[in-house]
Amino acid sequence: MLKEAGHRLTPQRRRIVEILLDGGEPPTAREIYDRVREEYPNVSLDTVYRNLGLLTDVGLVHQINLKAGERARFEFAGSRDHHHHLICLHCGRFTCMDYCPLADDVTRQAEKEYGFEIVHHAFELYGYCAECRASNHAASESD
Amino acid sequence: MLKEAGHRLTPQRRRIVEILLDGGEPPTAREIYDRVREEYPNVSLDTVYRNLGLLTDVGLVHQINLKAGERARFEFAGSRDHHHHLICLHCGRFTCMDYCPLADDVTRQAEKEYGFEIVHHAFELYGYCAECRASNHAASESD
DNA sequence: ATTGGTGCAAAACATTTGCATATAA
DNA sequence: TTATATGCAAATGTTTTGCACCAAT
Repeated sequence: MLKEAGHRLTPQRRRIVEILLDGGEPPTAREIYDRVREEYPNVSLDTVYRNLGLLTDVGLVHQINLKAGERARFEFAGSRDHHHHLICLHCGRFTCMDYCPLADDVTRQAEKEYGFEIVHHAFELYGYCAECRASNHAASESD
Repeated sequence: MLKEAGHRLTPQRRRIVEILLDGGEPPTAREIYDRVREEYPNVSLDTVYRNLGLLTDVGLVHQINLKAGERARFEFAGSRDHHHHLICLHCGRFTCMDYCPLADDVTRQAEKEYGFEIVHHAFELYGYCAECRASNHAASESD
């Protein structure tokens, strides 16, 4: 698929894709960099960024943007239907969630009421996951 | 209200609040800085950041985070009920939107299905505003 | 052999922090 | 007076870019 778009499959690039396919929480560029470096000690961080950009452009990867200042996270796009995330404020873990709030009537209303044509959207829920709540890290805690 | 929390009302701080009360699109820290500088040429950017942080902590201001790498925007919180934004991909303008997708049943489902306690959420719609569509900057355009 | 990719270094940016001074209360 | 704010400067951290070399096709 990359080749069709005129791109090459370098070892570093392959490794980045593998890491993204790994599941788990969507990693940051730096986390990916650290893991790639285990196998290719000479990779540079900018290579990781360039590849993430490329993969995102091609549509293989989704970039997840949380608070400004925090780093972007990257998720493999091919393997899963459209979804959103629950993000734990204590442990930072991501949970995928199938619910999508963008129902047809919302789209229609945005169109009718604001003349706005929706292209895409962002939706994340922040709170405390089951594990952290069990360990007493609930919202009511001072932590 | 600031004073109650043990804070002072300096001219710079007052000006920042005035700018935020101005309405219009939520400005970035730099935009606020530029406007404050018209009146107080010696303000420093970090003073703006510190005040925005303070105002956010006190709850007077909301920080809006779009894509990572893009700068944060700040909106006065006091004057308006909970709401979200439509963001134009062409002109970048923000439109406030009263619709909130976080219905009780979503909250309940997150709790029941994922054991997740929701604290807050992010929701933004991206697309093309009425004006830009009228000027032929719709989603179908190459632009 | 081409042309895209890599690594290095350095640049851009946004945001934060340390510190001495100034000022609102 | 005195604790809080400010301004300056410098640090941090993420992401981007220029460039010469390298390697996948």
